[in-house]
Amino acid sequence: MTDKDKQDKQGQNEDGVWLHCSNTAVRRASRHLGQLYEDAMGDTGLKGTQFSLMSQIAGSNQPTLKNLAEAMVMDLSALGHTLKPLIRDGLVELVPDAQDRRAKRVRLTESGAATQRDLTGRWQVAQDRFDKAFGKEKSEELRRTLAFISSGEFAKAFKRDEEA
Amino acid sequence: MTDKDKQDKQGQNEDGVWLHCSNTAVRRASRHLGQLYEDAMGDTGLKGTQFSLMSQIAGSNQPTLKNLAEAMVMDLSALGHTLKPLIRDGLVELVPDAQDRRAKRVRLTESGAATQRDLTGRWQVAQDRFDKAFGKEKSEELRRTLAFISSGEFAKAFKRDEEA
DNA sequence: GGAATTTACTGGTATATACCACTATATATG
DNA sequence: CATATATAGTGGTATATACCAGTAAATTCC
Repeated sequence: MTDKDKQDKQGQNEDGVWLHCSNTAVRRASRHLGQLYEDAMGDTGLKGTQFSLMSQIAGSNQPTLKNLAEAMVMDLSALGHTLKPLIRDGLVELVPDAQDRRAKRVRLTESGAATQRDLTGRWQVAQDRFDKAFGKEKSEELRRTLAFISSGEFAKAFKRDEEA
Repeated sequence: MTDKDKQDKQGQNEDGVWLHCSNTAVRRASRHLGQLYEDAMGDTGLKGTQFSLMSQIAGSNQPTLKNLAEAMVMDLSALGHTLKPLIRDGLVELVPDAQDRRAKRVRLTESGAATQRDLTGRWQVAQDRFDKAFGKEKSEELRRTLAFISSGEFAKAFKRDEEA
């Protein structure tokens, strides 16, 4: 019996889980990984999302909020809200751009950079566990797949519903 | 040049996006799909998540909150909070279990069931777009992959770090 | 059968995330 | 140059989601 055959007319598998929606599938996985990575990150007080964000900032060249939102595939205002606790805790700071007075650039404070480096070790443990549980090759392929789904190119293909 | 070669020492690709973390990759994709599906769902006032939840309820046999939380891979208390707007709007109701007085069973109201049926059409449009943009076969495989990552079996493998 | 433990849920608090309306600045256009 | 438009951020509100601490009901264990 194939996996497909395990699904009934309602689109549920033998455990009664609704499986047909790609969006739902990604969100479910996201909740699960959130929990698993969080566990591994432990007692640092920071969430996986915050570490992601800080790592993206660390590897970028003082991005504007707009730049950062695009890199994270995140709504600009959502990013603003998400940054607040990090700014409050002195890990991140916003500096007005010299040229464009509308823009603000995001950077880690010294403390933020140190924290990000520390957390990288913790994160690597979780990441290694993921790679071991899922297979290193398959992990890399999955990340490429997900990066494609996160891309503007995919959005364009998704929205191009003209041709049958 | 392979995709792998496009990444520098910081783990970022040519767009400056931090790509190494599987958790981050899933969350980015989840944000993107959230936006794309939401668009297609349009003006019904309901979110994709709410539709997922209602579809899971529709296909289950009056699950308890616990059952439902497990099916959604969601924290029980998070589920409780997420259900509140749906209950407030009369789409979902909770009925105490006859046998176990601790437990509450979740079901759609008539109005909720009707709404869920209506939304299924909207959802199918988004889903078809996804399948077209990504490939139907690959979509199904991706959903199976994500279901595995969402499973207890995966959690067990992830946590089993004893053996090298 | 009564105490200890486990299970199911609730409420509080905090972050994550989106959309909308608004402000300020920059750019384009006549 | 003055106005029209586009861009970058902010603040409000609503949902999404997690963890923790508490309550109440069921189960286990003397």
